[in-house]
Amino acid sequence: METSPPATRISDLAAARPDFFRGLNPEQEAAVRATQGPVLVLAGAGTGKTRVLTTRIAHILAQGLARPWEILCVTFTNKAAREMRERTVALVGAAAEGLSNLGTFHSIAAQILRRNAELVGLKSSFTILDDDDQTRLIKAILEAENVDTKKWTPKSFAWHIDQWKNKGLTPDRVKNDEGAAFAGGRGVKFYQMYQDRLRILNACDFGDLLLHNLELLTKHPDVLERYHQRFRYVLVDEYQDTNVAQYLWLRLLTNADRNLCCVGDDDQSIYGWRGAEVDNILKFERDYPGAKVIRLERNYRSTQHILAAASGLIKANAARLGKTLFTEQAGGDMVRVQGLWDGAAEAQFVAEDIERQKKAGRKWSDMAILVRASFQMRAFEERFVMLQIPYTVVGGPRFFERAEIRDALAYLRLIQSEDDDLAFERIINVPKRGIGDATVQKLLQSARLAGVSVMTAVRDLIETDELPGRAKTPLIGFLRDYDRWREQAKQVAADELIDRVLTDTGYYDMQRADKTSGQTRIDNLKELGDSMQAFDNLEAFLEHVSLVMDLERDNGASSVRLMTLHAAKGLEFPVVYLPGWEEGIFPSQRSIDENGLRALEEERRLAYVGLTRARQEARISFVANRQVYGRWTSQIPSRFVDELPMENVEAASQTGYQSSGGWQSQESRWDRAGYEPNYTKRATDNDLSGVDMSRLRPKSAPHRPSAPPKPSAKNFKLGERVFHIKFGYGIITEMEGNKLVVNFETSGDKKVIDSFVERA
DNA sequence: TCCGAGCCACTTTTT
DNA sequence: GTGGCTCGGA
Repeated sequence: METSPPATRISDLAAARPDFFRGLNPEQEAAVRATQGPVLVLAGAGTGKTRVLTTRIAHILAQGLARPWEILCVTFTNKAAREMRERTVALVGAAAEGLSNLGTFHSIAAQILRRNAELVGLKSSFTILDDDDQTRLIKAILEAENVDTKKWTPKSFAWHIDQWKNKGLTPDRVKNDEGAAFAGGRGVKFYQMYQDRLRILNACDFGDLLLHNLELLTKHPDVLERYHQRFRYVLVDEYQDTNVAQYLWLRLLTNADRNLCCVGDDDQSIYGWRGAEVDNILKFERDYPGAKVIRLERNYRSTQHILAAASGLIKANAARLGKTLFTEQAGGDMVRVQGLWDGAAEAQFVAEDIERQKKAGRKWSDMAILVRASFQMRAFEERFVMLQIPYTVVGGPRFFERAEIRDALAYLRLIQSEDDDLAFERIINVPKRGIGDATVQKLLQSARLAGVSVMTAVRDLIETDELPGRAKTPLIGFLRDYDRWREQAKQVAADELIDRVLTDTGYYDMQRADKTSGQTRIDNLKELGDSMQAFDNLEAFLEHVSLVMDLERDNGASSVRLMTLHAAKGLEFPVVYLPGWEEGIFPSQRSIDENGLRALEEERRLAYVGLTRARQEARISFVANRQVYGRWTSQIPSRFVDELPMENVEAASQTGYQSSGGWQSQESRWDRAGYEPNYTKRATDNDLSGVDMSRLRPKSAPHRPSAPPKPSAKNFKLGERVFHIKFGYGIITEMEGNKLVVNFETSGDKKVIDSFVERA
C-alpha cells in the first residue's frame, strides 16, 4: 500500500527525538542498532522485547534507511500489532502511521493476496472463511461422499487440513500421514475436493492466505521481485511461534540484503500443537549464516526468587538455546507451593488469599489465576460468585463467534456479494421462513449443476414450476427484501443497514420471543452496530471482521483475571496463582499421550510462561483429590513441582494434603517438607481406605481410584486384556516402550500409556 | 417444526 | 457433571 509521505519529515526525527536509546541496556541497544543483516534476538520473558522492536523501527526510520511502508513487521495477534503501532507512534509520531506493512501474518498475507489474486486463480474480492464456515463446508463434502460424519467428524478433518496448511502442503504434496488415512484413506482426495470448492466459492480459509502466498511468490518471480524491492527491512515478533508456512513465507520475502530481525524466546514456545515449530528459532543461525544472535537476559519484571524458580524449572528441557534471566530486584517473596485436599479447598484457598491481598491494598486486577485448561475455571468462578469477588474470564468464546453475530454478518456478506453461498445457506431460513432443508438442498444442487451462485439459481428457479408453492412464496418475498437492502446499502451506513435488515426479517422479534437470552443477543447485535460505525463502508468492515476476530471491549471495573496459561502469554501481574499442578492435568496427560517428550517439554515451557507472568508473588497449588468429568480421582503433585529449585520455594504449612507417596521411584520431597498430615493412615497408590472419601463421593458412582503413573514398565504382552479407567476393558494390539495401542471394547483403538491401564 | 431423551466427548486457540 | 448434538415422536 503506497502511502503519501508522512507529516513529520523523517530527516527531522533524529533531531526531534534524539533520545531513542535512553534507558536501553547495552544488549537492547545492540539489537536496535544492528539494522543490517540477519539478527536473532533471544528475548527472555520480561526483557523488553517489544521495546526493542519498536525502537528498532524508529531507528531505521530516523536513520533514513527506509520509508515507513518499506518495513515489513509481522506479529501473530492483532493485539500485538496494535500495541506495536501505538508504541512506535509514541516514539516517532506521525511517521509511524505510514507503517502500512505492520500487521499480523494473516492480514499482510491477505493484503498481498488481494492484490495478486488472479495469479492464483481467485478474484480479488475473495471472502475469508472462518472456522464455522470451514466446518460446514467440510461437513457438506463429507456427507456428499457418504462418509459417516460421526466417526469421521468434520472438525477433525478441518484440523488435519489446518495442519497440512501450517506445513505449507498443498493436496498434491500430502504424504501418507494420519490425516491422509482419514475415512479409509480418502483424506487427500477430500482435501483436494475442499480446495476445489473454495476456489469455486472464491473463498480462502485462514491457512490459504499463507498457502496461496507461497504459491504466488514461488511461481511469479516478478511479483516476488516487487516485494523484495518494497520490503527492505523485515521484523518478526514471537518467532518461536512461526509454523512452516510462515517460515517459508519469511524466507521468500527476505531479499538479498537479508535485513531480517526475528525476536522470540524458545522457552516460551507453547503453540506446537497448532503447528508452531520451535525448530525455526533453534536453527536460525544455520538458515541465515553469519546471523548475529543477541540475548536479552536482564529481566525487568519479576523478583529474584520467581525468576530463579522459573529458570530452574526450564533447565529440565533439552531442546533449548539456553539463556539465564537475571534481575537486579534481589530478594522478594519465595514462590509458594500449597497442597490441598480437593478442588473446592483449592478454590477457597485462592479466593481467601485474594481477599487478603485486597485488604492489604492490592487492586483486584493485580491478581490473576492461570489454569491449564478452562474446565478448571469453574471451581474458582463458583467461589468468586459466592464471595462476591469481581472477576473476568479472559479469552473464552469470542464475540464474533456468537450465533447471532454470525447471522447478522451472513446477511451483510450476502448483501455485499451475491456469490456468497455459505452466507446464503446460513440465513435463508433464519428467522424461519418455511424454507426447509429439502428446498435448500434443491437450490444448492441446481446452482451446482448450472455453475452459478445460489442466489442466481433462486432467481431462475422461481420463474419455473420446479419448486412447490409453499417454498416459492417465501423465496419471492426474500428476494424482494434482498433487492431492497442492496439498494439501501448504497445509501445508508452499514450500522443503519444491519438494523433495518434485522427489523425487516423479524430477527429482533425472534430474539425478543426468547425470554432467556434474547435480550443479551439483541444487546450484542447493538454492539455490533456500534463497532461498525468506525468503518467507511461495508467492505472495509467485513474485511476487518474476518481478519480481526476480536473486539476491543474494555472491562471497565477492576477485577481478578481468570484465564488459561496460553491466554496469559505476554501479560504480567503482581500476583499470580497457578492451581492444578498435578500429574495428568499439568502436564496434561493427553498432550503427553499424543506427543510424548516433545509435548512434555512444551508443557514445561507453559509452566515457565506461567511463573514468569508474576512480578512479585507466585503461588502454586495442587490437590490430592479432584473430580474430573464427574469422577473422583486421586491426584499426585506435578513433576514440575519437584523440579522447582528448593531454595526459591516455600511450602506453605497448614495443608490438608496427605501425599499418596512414592509417585516417582524416588520419594517426592513434598512427602516430607512441611506438611501436616490430617489423616492418620497413609493413602497408598491403590488403597485409599485410610481416607474418608465418602463425604465427597456421590454414593451412586462407584469410586475407582486412578492408578498413578509409574515409570517402571508393567511388562504387558501383546494380546493381553487390560482395564483403563476411562475406556474400560480392551486388548493390547501394539506396544512401543510404555506406549500401548489398545482395542477397547466400547471405544475402539486408543493410544494409551501403560501406567494408565491395569491387567484385567 | 419443536422439544425432550439419549448419547457422546471432554486441552490449549489466533487468524 | 455438563453441554452440545442428533434423532424420533407429538
